[in-house]
Amino acid sequence: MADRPLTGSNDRSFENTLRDAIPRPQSAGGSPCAACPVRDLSFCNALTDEELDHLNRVSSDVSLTSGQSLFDEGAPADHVYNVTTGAMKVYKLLSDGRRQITGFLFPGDFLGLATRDAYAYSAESICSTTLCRFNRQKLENLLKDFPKVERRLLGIASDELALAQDQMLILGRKTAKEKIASFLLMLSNRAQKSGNKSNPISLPITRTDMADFLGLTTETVSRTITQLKTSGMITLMSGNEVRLENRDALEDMAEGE
Amino acid sequence: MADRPLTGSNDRSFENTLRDAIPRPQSAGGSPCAACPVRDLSFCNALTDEELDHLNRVSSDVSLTSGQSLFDEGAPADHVYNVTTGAMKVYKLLSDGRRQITGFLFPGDFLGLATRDAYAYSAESICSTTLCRFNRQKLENLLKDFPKVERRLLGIASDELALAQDQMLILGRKTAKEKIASFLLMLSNRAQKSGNKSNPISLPITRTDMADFLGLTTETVSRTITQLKTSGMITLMSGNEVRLENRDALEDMAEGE
DNA sequence: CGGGCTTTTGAGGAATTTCAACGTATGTGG
DNA sequence: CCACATACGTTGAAATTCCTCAAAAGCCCG
Repeated sequence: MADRPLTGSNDRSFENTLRDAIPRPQSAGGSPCAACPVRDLSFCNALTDEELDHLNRVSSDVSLTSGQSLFDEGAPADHVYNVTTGAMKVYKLLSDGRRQITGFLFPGDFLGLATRDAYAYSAESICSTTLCRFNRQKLENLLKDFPKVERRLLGIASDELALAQDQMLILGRKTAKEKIASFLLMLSNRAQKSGNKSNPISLPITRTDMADFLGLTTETVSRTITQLKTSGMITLMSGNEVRLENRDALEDMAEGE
Repeated sequence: MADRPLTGSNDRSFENTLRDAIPRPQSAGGSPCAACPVRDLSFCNALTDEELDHLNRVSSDVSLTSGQSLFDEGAPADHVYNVTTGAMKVYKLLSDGRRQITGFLFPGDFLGLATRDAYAYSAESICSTTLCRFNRQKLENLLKDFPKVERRLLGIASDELALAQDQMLILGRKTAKEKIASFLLMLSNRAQKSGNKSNPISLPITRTDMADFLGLTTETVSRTITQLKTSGMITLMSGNEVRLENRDALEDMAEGE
């Protein structure tokens, strides 16, 4: 914990300067959005190819190396983002450095929804990541013409809300073992939903980040994973992959049965 | 804990039969919605008096006594609601009866947002409560004509999401004392936002419900409140009221400072 | 006034954290 | 190519917070 900045959670005002932001070609024969790899996963899929071009005009690309900050809690919320490749974590800090990761974001996930003019959390990449960046103001103007995007965003927000409620159940009422089991299953389900293989799951997340997501310490996470491994529920493989050996049993464990 | 139903959390299918549902007079000279006490707090305030009449046509009133269930997790999500008076709790259950309350709802709060066709949580009144009930399907049809309501709902969902993230920080990373302090402040802020007095706050919530909201046991809640009382931070008054004696100190405590 | 419910208080125990040390991987520079 | 630095992961032992079990006290309402 001592290796984390002891910065207060609300007094910072950082948004990545985004020197890497790459403006998009303007309708140079077919919007780049039309060929976006995560188009079907993200809110953009509410639009037709033609309409998509309007979106393209207010967006640019951002590249982050692993561990780079995108913005900090409290900074003016000038942009929203869509993850295209890689993965992000979003988190909140207490003044003494305690951290709660409130979510991990994968390709297609939306980032930066906020009603206030400041971000309610910080966002940082957990591996090499690219995002699609929208100017909030311009996007909002666009939304007025495309209510179906707004509807899609409402659906996304509702889904996120449901996830958040699941997470509250995990944080408030589950044991360490149940938390880890729930987490592995969540990753597996999520991989499946975005069209990746759901069983040997890739785990590009450090023990520390898992701990901060599940309300545990790294030591407890490590011990618990060892336990799961020893009892034959999972197998740790090379390349940060985890094989779920008995999905049903893991599901029972996650629900405390 | 033994006094709670040991019902699984996903296999129930209850929505209050609502014999008490009172259909609204149909534009009998001025929509009842126009005179709604929580109109300014709820999503309805996106509409003009005239437009409000459309909303009135798809809504009815529901009355609940204290402790009555409105719907259970897993039931078909046929309605959404607005709290008009009283208060509700929403929660999720584990199969062994462990419970996580994910939120308390007060007048003006919106209830039932879901993308799936089943409720993701159960809802129950914590005191005598009335709600405004909308048929989901009819409301959604209406939304197509009133995108500004959809925008308002998106704003509401975003606010709820921010609250949920605060709650995750509380559940995952705060101590018992910090949790209680955060909770009291949250109630106070909320009361203020809906135009009630923010200092001697009314606490219509049992120790058990507080515990299930904060990821603690009733005993720990009781002990911690006693501690706060003894140290002069709060005073327990008659009628379930709590006076915050030193708001600043309480805020510091809530943030772990 | 008595019964049922919620709240408080106490004592002991358990899960998890803390502190500390060691092991493992990865990359850098000599 | 190897030594070294650095980050991450594992393991152990002690400490602590919070939970569990138990009982008494307070409160509300018929």
